Amino acid sequence: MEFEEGREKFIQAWGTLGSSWGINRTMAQIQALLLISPESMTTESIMEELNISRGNANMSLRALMDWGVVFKENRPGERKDYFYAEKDIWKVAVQVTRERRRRELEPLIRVLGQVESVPQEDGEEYQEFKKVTEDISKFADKVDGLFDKLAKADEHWFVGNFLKLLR
Amino acid sequence: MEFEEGREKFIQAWGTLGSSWGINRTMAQIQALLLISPESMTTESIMEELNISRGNANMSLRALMDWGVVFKENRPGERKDYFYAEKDIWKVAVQVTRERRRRELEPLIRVLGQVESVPQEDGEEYQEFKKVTEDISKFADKVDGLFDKLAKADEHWFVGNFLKLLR
DNA sequence: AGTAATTTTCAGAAACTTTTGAAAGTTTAG
DNA sequence: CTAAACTTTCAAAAGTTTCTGAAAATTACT
Repeated sequence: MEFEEGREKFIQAWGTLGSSWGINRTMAQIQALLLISPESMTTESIMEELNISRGNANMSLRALMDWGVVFKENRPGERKDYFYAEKDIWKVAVQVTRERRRRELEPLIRVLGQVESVPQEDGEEYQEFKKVTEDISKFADKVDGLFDKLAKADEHWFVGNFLKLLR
Repeated sequence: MEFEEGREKFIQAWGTLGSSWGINRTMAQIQALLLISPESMTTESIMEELNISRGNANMSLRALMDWGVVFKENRPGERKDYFYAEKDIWKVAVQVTRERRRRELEPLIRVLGQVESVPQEDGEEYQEFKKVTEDISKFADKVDGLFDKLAKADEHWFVGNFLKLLR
């Protein structure tokens, strides 16, 4: 496989992964492009490289910055914005996980909290509802706590000790 | 909050969570409904409860069975199929994670493997590409291995010891 | 075999998401 | 202040996913 081909395959594959992770295809492709670019890039060059419109490039870049995985750089004496990606893949994973928790897990935990106030009632229907929502509540809290700890642990600890401990 | 209201809120919230987890809204709602139902349910009653078409119900139930989180039960002397959900939330999480790995992580790992064969070249572009794809490859393999171990660990071990170890 | 109950399929409709590109807005330098 | 450089917005178009409902297929009973 040639370099150019590999490059494109990687951008493509990352784009596909992204769309199943709450980051849409263009966003993920821009991220992939910035990940493998040794220099930060302008909106123009990103548009050109990926054949996307100015509007799309702008919107996706802002969303990526919002996710905290891409940053803007200002070069003194230059008007253009330059963009670069977080390249420490552990940090990217932590950041994406953090955002997903905020966007997805938290709303569920909120609803489960509200649901606790359902007054006691007789009947199997109620019993089962109570049991399942409580189980999920406990589990969600645990996962939530785990995210916190993981975000604080550093990669070395994670990949080294954790895997050993699980053996 | 009334029982009925809580019930609906829960189904709603689970549906929303589902759509960000690769399980679409209807699928997740059906799963929620089955989770809190003390008895297994027929296609008919699911359709009625959620106001969805027969086609949708049938398709979503099959997809849920495909994910391994909902099962079919055959009652002797009855023609209808009855459906019930896996209620152990730890098992559900393991199962969903396993499927997502298969559908999402594996294709990326495959591409990264192919990309390794890109012949060496001079230039920063190549260096950066190599470095990043190798980093991601290593990370993906580790996450992949972690999934395996997690699937084998049981919930008690997980919530008890693991959280303690992370302190 | 015939019939009724039930499940599956699938083409088109509806809903939702993403992308475009042109226009409006903002910033900076002279 | 003006103009050029650059960024942002937004309405409409394109693309994608999900859902419907009726027809076809399957099953199982008499």
